[in-house]
Amino acid sequence: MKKNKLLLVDGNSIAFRGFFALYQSLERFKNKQGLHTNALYAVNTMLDNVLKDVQPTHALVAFDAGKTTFRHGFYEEYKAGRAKTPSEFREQMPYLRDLIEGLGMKHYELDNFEADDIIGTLAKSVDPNEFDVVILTGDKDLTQLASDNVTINVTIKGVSEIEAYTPAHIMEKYGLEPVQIIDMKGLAGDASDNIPGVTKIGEKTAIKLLKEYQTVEGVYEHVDEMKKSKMKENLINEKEIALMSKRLATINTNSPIEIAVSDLDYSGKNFEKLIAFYKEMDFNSFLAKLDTTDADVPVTPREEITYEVVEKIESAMLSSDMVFHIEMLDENYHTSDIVAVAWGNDKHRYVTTGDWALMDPLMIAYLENPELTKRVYDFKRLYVAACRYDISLEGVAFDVLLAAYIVASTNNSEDIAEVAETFDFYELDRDEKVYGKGVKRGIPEDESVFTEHLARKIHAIDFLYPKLYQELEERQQKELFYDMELPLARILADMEITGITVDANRLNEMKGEFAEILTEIEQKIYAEAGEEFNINSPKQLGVILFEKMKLPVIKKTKTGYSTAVDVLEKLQGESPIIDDILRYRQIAKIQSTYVEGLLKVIFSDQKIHTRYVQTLTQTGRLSSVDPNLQNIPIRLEEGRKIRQAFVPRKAGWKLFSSDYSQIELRVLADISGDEHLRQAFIDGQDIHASTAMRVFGVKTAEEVDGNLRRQAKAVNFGIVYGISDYGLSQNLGISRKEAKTFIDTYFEKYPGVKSYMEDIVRDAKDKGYVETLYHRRRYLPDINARNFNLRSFAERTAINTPIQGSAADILKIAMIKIDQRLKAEKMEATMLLQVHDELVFEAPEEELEKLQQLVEETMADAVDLAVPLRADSSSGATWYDAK
DNA sequence: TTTGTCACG
DNA sequence: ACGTACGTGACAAAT
Repeated sequence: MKKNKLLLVDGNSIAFRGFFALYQSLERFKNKQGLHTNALYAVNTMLDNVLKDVQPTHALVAFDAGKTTFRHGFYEEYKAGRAKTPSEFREQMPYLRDLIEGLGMKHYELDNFEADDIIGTLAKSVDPNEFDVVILTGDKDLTQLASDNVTINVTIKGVSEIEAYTPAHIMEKYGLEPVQIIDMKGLAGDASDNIPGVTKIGEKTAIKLLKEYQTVEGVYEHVDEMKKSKMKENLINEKEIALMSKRLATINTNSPIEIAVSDLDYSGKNFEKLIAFYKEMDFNSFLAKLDTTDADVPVTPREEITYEVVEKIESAMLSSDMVFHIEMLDENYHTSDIVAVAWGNDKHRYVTTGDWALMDPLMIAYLENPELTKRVYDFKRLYVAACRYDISLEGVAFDVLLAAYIVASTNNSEDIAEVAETFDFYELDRDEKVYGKGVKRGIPEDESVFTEHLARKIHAIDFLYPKLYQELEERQQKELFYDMELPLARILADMEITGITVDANRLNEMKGEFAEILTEIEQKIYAEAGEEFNINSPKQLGVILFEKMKLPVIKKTKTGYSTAVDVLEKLQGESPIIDDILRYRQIAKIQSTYVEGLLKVIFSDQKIHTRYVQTLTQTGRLSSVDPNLQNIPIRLEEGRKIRQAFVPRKAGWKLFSSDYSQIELRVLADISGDEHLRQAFIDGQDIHASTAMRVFGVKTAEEVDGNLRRQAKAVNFGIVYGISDYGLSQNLGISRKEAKTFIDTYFEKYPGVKSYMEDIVRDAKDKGYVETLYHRRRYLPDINARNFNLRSFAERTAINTPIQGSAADILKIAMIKIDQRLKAEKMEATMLLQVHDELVFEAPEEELEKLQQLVEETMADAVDLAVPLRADSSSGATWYDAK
């Protein structure tokens, strides 16, 4: 028989969590009456996810009733000292019940008891053979209930991430049994509930004690045997406090509740109620997404849309200032079939199915006419598609996707409907809903569904344009859009279309060589292990190394033993198998990802056509997919050989590569204004050696040996990343204390850098975002988080993003200028690849000298900083030789 | 689909 | 005491 599933939710705690998760956007979440709705919104998301996930047969949301509970009876200060709940939160609480009822769940509260006690009592009341219990809560108090049939899901960050506490997980995380969580709180206390605990004992110490003595009582039975220490004294003095703290933390699993599990049947949402609630709260996105297929309720009415399915194009249909769109169902626009072409404005919309429109002379003339402006969604995609029909798409004046990326509206998806929803436009379905996904993806059987969807896309793009334009204007990002991203899109499209020629024979040669090496190492590893196993499986490898061979466990992952490089390197002396595994891993990676991977994506023109994703990264960098040509090996010689397969497209041509020297540190010198860093670049010094001299107090450059320079280099990297002593210590394999000394000295010697970091973090906390030199923004919602990790991460991001992002901006500007100059000079040389600080070209040998001068000069002069920019270049018969 | 690992700047 | 370097994408195995 299938087991029942009981879902129990701590209503107060998840509402509170939700409120703070969306606190940053508090003012964005308001309904028409001015009621704040962020907590309701968050709770809806959380409950919706958990309902979908758990598929409960029974469900209840429990609430705390009133201010006092039985716990106050023996400890008045329980939960005292809490900040007053914000009024923006309190005003939402009454509506929470409506939401819960709409979702079809029961709710319950009980005087004198907390939600925890209700949940605990119900969880213990069911027969473990009949029920699996899932608890959803915002704090860890309930984890003490974990058992074979009870799992506690604790929300960790945002609204979608949860951590599941099972007995096994608790054992792994704390080394304790679930019931010992209570003892841990008895000793360590819990600041959020004002449970005192024993002075100077925190979680770590408590766990240590409990591992030895199991319970608080056990600790006191043996307290006399302990060595004399401050801790022992505290334990003895505060025995009463410890015992009371334990009592406070203990969930009452025998509360006098008046309901039973049999009252909690869950049979899906109450659509009528839920729709009314969503409407009242203006939750249009939830309304639009509501899957009412299995419910007999009215769907939200859609506005009618007028359009014409066209069989023959007439010139009256094509005019300036229209929206234009080409529909392709596959992500990869180099190969995807074109299934429709549509265009129009707010008065007329035209849809054609198939690709015939792209062969129509009137249409071609329209598309190629730069005077007739078009607005589009994803210019690069359309440009490449049009190019496949030998059409040069001109006159594109606006790209909604690019604009949405720039205004950082968090949503810059491939799907127009998703972007539209962030601007409260719900008149368009998601592609996935219309076309399906995976193997079932295709044009809908009902042709009118298909054509209407396209007409609605035209409508959506038309609707989004003025909104985005206004946003760009308000944020002073029009230059970033019109002078950087939009012109760049076309250059990237040209690079993608051109492609880079790959010597498949060379790759096949390597494939044979690597295959032989792999078989050899494989046999050696099997011999050393004493059995055959899958070396590629971290799980199987972990068993061999740490169980069979009993090697010391350095690090664990959430699922088992870590076998990552840094772990294996620490084990190198222990057994010869380690070296073989490292080498096997290295070769296997090259073989599968680069040799076999690249062979798979060579087109019939002998070229690889990657796609640059222009609207993905949080910093403004590009990314490259299908395949990724921005991570071709270079650091180790064996992998580097892959680059021998990248060749020019014609005999007598060469590959040419030019890369910025230390662009991120130069950007840092500019924006921090640190005089020492700036002077070092102005003087043309070796920057890592220069850092070494200052930080390690070395007088002359001659005294900087390789090791000092290496350490200085790591410090410089760390600075750019938003340094931490731990990170630097890991990187250099030194102690945390030593790392801290390095950092302190660095800040002493480069005070301008130090104040930049302080200023930018303060600025971010103030404004909620940081900017690059060219006004690219990144929002940092966690910058004021109470959670240390979230906040620290946001602080490092605040430091790093202006540096990494400005460097990305600069290379984009350089690309645009180089493109212009290559055209002006009518050169044959062609830009092929961009790798963050490097550009790769192919060119006839005779052009190389001129190309070098042109590229280096343009890169150096791309922008004007307080320090000089420098580009170094080289050329050769293959990418490998252009080093 | 998620996780662990590893390639790049 | 917390638990980390910043930004990506692809592969194989496990789920």
